Amino acid sequence: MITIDDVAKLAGVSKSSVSRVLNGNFEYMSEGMRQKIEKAIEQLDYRPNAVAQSLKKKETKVIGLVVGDLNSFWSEALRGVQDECMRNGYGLMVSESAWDPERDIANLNMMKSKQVDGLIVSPISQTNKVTELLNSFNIPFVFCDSTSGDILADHVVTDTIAGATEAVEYLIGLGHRRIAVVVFPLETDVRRDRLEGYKRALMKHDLSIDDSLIKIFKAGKGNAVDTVVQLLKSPDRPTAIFSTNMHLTLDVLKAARLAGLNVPRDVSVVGYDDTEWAPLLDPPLTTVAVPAFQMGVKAASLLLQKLQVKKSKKPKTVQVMPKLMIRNSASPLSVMRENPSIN
Amino acid sequence: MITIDDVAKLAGVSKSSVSRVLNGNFEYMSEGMRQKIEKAIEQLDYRPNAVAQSLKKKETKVIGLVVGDLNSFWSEALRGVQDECMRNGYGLMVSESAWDPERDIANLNMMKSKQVDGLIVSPISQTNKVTELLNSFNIPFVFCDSTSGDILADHVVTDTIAGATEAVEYLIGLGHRRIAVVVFPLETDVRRDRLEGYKRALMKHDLSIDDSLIKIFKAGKGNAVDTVVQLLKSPDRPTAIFSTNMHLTLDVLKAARLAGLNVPRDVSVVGYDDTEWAPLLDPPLTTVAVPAFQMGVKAASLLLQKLQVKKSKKPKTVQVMPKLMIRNSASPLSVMRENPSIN
DNA sequence: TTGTATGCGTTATCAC
DNA sequence: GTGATAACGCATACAA
Repeated sequence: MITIDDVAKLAGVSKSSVSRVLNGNFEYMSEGMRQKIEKAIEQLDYRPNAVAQSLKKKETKVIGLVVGDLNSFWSEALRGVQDECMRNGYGLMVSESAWDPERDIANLNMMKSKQVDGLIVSPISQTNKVTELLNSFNIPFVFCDSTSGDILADHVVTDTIAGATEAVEYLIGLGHRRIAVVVFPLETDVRRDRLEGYKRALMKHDLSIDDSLIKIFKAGKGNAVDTVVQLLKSPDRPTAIFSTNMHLTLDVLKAARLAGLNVPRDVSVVGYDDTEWAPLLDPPLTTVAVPAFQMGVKAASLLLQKLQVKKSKKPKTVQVMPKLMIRNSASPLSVMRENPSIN
Repeated sequence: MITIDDVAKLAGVSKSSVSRVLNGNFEYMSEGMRQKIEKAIEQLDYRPNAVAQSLKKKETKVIGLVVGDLNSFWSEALRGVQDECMRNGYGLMVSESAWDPERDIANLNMMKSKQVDGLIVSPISQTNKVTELLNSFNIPFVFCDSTSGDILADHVVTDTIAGATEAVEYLIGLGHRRIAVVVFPLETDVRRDRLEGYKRALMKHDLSIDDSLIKIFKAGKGNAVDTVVQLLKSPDRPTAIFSTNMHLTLDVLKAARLAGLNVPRDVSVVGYDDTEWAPLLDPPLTTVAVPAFQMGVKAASLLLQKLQVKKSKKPKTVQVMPKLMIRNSASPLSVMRENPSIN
């Protein structure tokens, strides 16, 4: 390994001077010295040892990302985080806890030990044990996507209710009045919020909430298909369906086909969660996209901003809006055929 | 920040003793001392400063991952890498170069500067500039998925040709004789290999290669659809299609629908590249899955193994086999209807 | 069995 | 302007 001393020796100067050019302290330095040193650095292909720098400067220029699951959301958000980090000269350490709360804690501790300058966290346990630990670390952090316990911390989230509301209002705007919703069991905030958004949209437009149009499915293969087929074959069938999850949406599309209904001509469909395949499906799916990349960027930039001004003010919440991706799986009600062919 | 000195002071011992328990050197140590120290560590909630440890030990217990693009392959492979790292007490730094060769080099340099113990690299430029740089670093590295230049280095790749061959042989095994292949322009090894596998499978079974069944499409929206529809409407249409790319596969499925053909009853389809949606599509797609997670694990374990035995032997190639995921988008030829209804 | 002293590669505070 | 020199927090060779 080649060190700052080697450079100093080759250039015939002291290492303090070398350190100065390394850190861009050219204020009181002769041109000659600067050039000599830069040449030596070049010649030796010298790269400063960031570990030693970190030890001395008490900052690593690395931030940590601790997520419960590198799922499709995070694999995209990660790119945003990484992008923002690189743009600002920060490295990025990532760790996944695979839904194991123990590992979540362990990963957090590991990050602290590695002396990361800041942390982006998407905790899996909803207890505020994580928040406490994070606070004890005494390093800046932000939650992203998911939060933990009583969140008095900075966080970046989407407005799920608003997203769902917008989706359903879009359908209402197309003239639909009987709109069904399919959703997984209401075990998480996200699911509850998506249903809540559906209800709010209806209420906002003085439409009654018909429980027979709210279908809750357990996760599992295909059990949604049959139910949706039945729903679509009933005399007072919905003219549109808001599907709160991509898996369910695929079932809904399949059910429509089985019921002999064309999407969007006979029945409109709007889904939640965008994927790279949504636009490629047949029909291209209108969905509510969670801007994962953007959220990653926001989380990172919020964190880096905190690193600049060490004095933390009051918690800041960045609300990112989901975006309705209008493709053509939903169409105006008037286009609908009066008597759709039902097999 | 609380240091080893604080612990030593609280326990009333020297810091070397503390260091010993930190590193598990209990060989010559009294029970009492050990317990005293462990209590002090506990009390102070002391966490060793990994940066200082790294500087001293000349190892960071961190490996770096440098990829050109955190695409769907890598977002899955990343999990494998991360998993293996965590299991072995290593941290993971990731960086993406967004297909910019400059950034690729920059990221590599950054990793070197951060003193990572090893590197997993998926370079974007096919020149051996990357390899040279990597070698100059003098730290262990392995290529994964993609390689660079004259690869005399360890690498983990899939046997693309074998995967494609297996897919087509599967179709042949089902009785198909007229098998079409759709592929993007042959600009990359991967694409060429997938086509090559197709050809080899045919040759292996003494089937002639019919150029009219080899369709090369430029990337772009839907231009594949029309061509495939025509292909499927021709009198001597293929009874099966091997689609070498997921995007193309979606087009193929759509084309089949437009041609009034049922998959798999009227025409069989096998795709390349598995996604989490493939099994959910209608019909569930038979594909050749690249075991991304597994490749990540292999790459990491190969690297970590090299970190153990610093003496590197001759380059090692880990060939991971793609796996044919048999679902039901392909069916035996005998089941096919004699006169499929063609619109 | 435990403590002392040195140095890892760098930055920063002082002299000069 | 430039160069000694002392830290940063820790591990380890050596002394005790």
